[in-house]
Amino acid sequence: MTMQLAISPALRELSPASWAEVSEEDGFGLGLALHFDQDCEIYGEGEEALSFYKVVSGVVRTCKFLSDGRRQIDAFHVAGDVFGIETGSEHSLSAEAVSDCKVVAYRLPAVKAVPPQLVTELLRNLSRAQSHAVLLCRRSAVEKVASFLLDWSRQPASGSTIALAMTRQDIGDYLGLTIETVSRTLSQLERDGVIELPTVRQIRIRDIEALTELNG
Amino acid sequence: MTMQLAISPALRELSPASWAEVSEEDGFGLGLALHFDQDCEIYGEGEEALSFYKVVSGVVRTCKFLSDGRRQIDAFHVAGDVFGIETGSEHSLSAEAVSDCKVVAYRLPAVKAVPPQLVTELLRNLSRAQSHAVLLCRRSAVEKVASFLLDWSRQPASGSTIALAMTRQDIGDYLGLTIETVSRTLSQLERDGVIELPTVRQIRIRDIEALTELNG
DNA sequence: CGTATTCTTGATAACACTCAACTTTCGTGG
DNA sequence: CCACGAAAGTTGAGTGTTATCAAGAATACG
Repeated sequence: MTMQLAISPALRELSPASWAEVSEEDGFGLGLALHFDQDCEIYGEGEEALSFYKVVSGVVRTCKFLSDGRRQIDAFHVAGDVFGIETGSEHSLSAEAVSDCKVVAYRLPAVKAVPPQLVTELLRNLSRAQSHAVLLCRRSAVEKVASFLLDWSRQPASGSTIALAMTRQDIGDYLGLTIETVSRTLSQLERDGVIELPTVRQIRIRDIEALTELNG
Repeated sequence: MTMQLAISPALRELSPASWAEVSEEDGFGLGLALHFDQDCEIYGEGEEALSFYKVVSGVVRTCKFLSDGRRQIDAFHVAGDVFGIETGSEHSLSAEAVSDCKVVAYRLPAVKAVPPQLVTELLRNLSRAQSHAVLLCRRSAVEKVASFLLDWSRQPASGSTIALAMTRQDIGDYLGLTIETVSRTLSQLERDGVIELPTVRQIRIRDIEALTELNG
């Protein structure tokens, strides 16, 4: 079996990713299993879009960098999520590994031959982007943080304790807040008995109703 | 030729929309030409999604209503834009006529049979939603308004004068600002000589570079 | 164990929201 | 066509939330 897949620029150059062929079949054809270390770039904004990706394990962020250095995180992707499906021939976002993670890369099909499963994923991403826009319009920081926590609490295997893969900076860039405001808001929620912060990267939800209330 | 198309709830009931069959062929199959008066609902959030739509003339807004009464405008759609393609069986947004407008309704295809052209439109909407999220993350009001104006100045047939179809409230709900802030920001831009406001609904761009600068 | 990074907390200031009054525009009917 | 009332838009004053700047605490890592 020859290597038919397009290799992303990140892989062509000296890269922290290791790879191995796989013949996984979930409707997307042959996939290439990849591993990325924490904070590695999977692809960059403006790069030629040859592949799209599915997360196997870990967390991936897709984001944009503004001219003044600010970073806007578009979405966090977890196991099962598809990312990197783009409009034109270029990636309109960058993708980076929030934690060490495994992803599978698939050759981007011609628009004419988009499999139904991929259309479903496309619709899911559209829906998520719209929800994110609603989230960003929420004026208060507490509303944003509450919404973020509820989103992550729905993650399977989290129970009432959320294991955050990302930093406060990541959360801030996702919610359109500064790290200070994120930190302050979390502290305030803890003081109010809504959450507990056993460690920096663990959040235990104590009063999900209060959180839901804040979410609206 | 029998009427095969699903009729939206808005049409089944007493509605301000008039309709006529058409056999337009742009890859979406048979379409139903509709007219909506200003401020009429085309479909509501939560309604069964039977059709998707393409704008022929006028402007359509897709939006969500939050529990506290706030309204979040997801996007403005102009001639050629497709809207109403949804994830599940329900519309996740409402669609309303910003101005009197003509749209064509198409039967929503099964996910298995999404035509290539529709996939393209889907990707375009995804890209727009992501750009909108970036816009909302911009902290300052001037940046948001500048970005909004530049978007609309790209509309064909606008020249340097933008004919706004929407109210200040619409703009505010799109940018995540109050009407007062939108109004004040526009006034300030006029004082700075960046734009001119011949009438309330007309904006003439005098210094597009300054605007681009503000946009980043 | 020491250093670098990340996170928290505090003080201050800026920006946008709120409330309120006023002006302009629009639509309707006399 | 004008007059009126309603709706939309503008402007002002005051307040509140969040960003900014700065310092200190906790955590991670070699």
